[in-house]
Amino acid sequence: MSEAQPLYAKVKDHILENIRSGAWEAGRRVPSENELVESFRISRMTANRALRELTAEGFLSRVPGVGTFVKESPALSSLMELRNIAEEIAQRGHRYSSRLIRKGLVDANPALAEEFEDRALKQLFHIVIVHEENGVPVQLEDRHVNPSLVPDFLDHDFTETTPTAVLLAATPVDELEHTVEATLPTTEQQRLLNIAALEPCLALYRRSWSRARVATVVTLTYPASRYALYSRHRTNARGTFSQ
Amino acid sequence: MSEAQPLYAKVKDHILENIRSGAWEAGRRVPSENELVESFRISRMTANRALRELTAEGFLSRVPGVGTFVKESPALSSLMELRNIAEEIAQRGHRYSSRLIRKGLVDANPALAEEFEDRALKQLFHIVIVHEENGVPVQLEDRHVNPSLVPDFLDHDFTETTPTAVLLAATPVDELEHTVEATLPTTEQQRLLNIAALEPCLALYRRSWSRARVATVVTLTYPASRYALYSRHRTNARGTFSQ
DNA sequence: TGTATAAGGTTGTATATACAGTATAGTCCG
DNA sequence: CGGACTATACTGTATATACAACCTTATACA
Repeated sequence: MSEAQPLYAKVKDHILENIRSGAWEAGRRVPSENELVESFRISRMTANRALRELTAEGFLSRVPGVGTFVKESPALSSLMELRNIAEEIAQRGHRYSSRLIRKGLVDANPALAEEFEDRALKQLFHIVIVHEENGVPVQLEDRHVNPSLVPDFLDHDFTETTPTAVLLAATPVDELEHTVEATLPTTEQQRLLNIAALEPCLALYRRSWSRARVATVVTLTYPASRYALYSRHRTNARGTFSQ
Repeated sequence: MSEAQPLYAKVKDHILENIRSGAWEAGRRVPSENELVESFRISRMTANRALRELTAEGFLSRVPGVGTFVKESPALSSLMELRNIAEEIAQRGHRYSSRLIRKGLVDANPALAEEFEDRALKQLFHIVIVHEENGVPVQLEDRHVNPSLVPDFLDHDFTETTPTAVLLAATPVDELEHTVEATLPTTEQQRLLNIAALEPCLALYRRSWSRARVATVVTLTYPASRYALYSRHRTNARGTFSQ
């Protein structure tokens, strides 16, 4: 468990742990740089880096001359939350089922290592699942999982619990990246989803981070005639222009 | 112009300047820390901070033992935020232009009145615009606007300021609804976007509310080969992403 | 020719030190 | 009592130094 980890990362983890567990509520003062120097036996620059990065990541706010504080958690834009498709379908009163197409360990190639931001990555879990609503395929899931973060991933039987549910239970999700594209299905996708060659599809590509490492990379393919992505949420009234 | 600015910020600005202007293309090598030390007459730690932060912000990628490089930035539109496509394109260092296809007042029909949640609605502003990146159409905007909320909407010349900019300046956005679908283009869309009949498109349908009333309804159509929808964000520190 | 080794450049981390700027609490003095 | 001053704590920035790990290239050797 005690992997070789930089000191500043250990400090960050310690603080994040307290924020996530709820021990430190929003607005609460966190240890000052000098207090961290004493308790962790590190130099002030190292403590400074930990607090500065957590501030840039939105977890803390700092006031010169006063201290560092836990920030109010920003309203999560709900557009593309992680939703469990099984629950989603059940919520509509329909019947959920799935077909497991592939499940195993694959060797990493340079492209995959790049996606996972880990050049040393050697092997990955890989699963392919077709999700069905009332027996009709509505989503093709092609997922790679980082074994170092979820070592027991393949132990699960994915016919009952979805991979999303397994992953959410195993690791916290710190960051999400989504890309949505329109595509025409490959012949394999046509076969698995049982659609025509000219049926456009939505391809939702998602990477999720946990503890600063990429936990899973997934491509979800939806036949346009059977699924659309939807969201509705309140905003904070200021349109985001600049970057 | 020579504001009091930290040294590391000056270095960051200098690098960003080169990236934004296009002088340094994606993949190009960026000066190493030691080279920055010499050219800026700073310490290596200061150069390190500038490069490290730009990497965290997604502009650079670093490889130990090799060097630092400008990261690829694909043509992506942020999905969940209201962003001005003109600025988005300018940010990528490309040239923005637009063609105004339609602009005027239209009578409301029952379907439109339903969308705007206002049975008494009689007339609406309607515009159609093609947005271009380096002269290539990348987005077809078909928008209706509620006159009671933005009465002077049609007074603007939309070749310079985009409708999004006008609307954001005129009214606060309290709530957003998004639906994303994959479609094949209609013949008119093929003509306006200059794409083939078999090129799939993303159709982003968006309603936005202001002061409990629907302010605008817009359908944005993107050719799949030229644009994808993108978002990346941190999740709530407490992990309340479940649905 | 092929392989092992060495050298040099690059990033990653950590420390000690220094000075500046800001906010707060307390003290002194008019 | 009130204002000015001071001490203190905290963050922000900058430097010099050190060592480790990694990668590429050149060199020496079998």
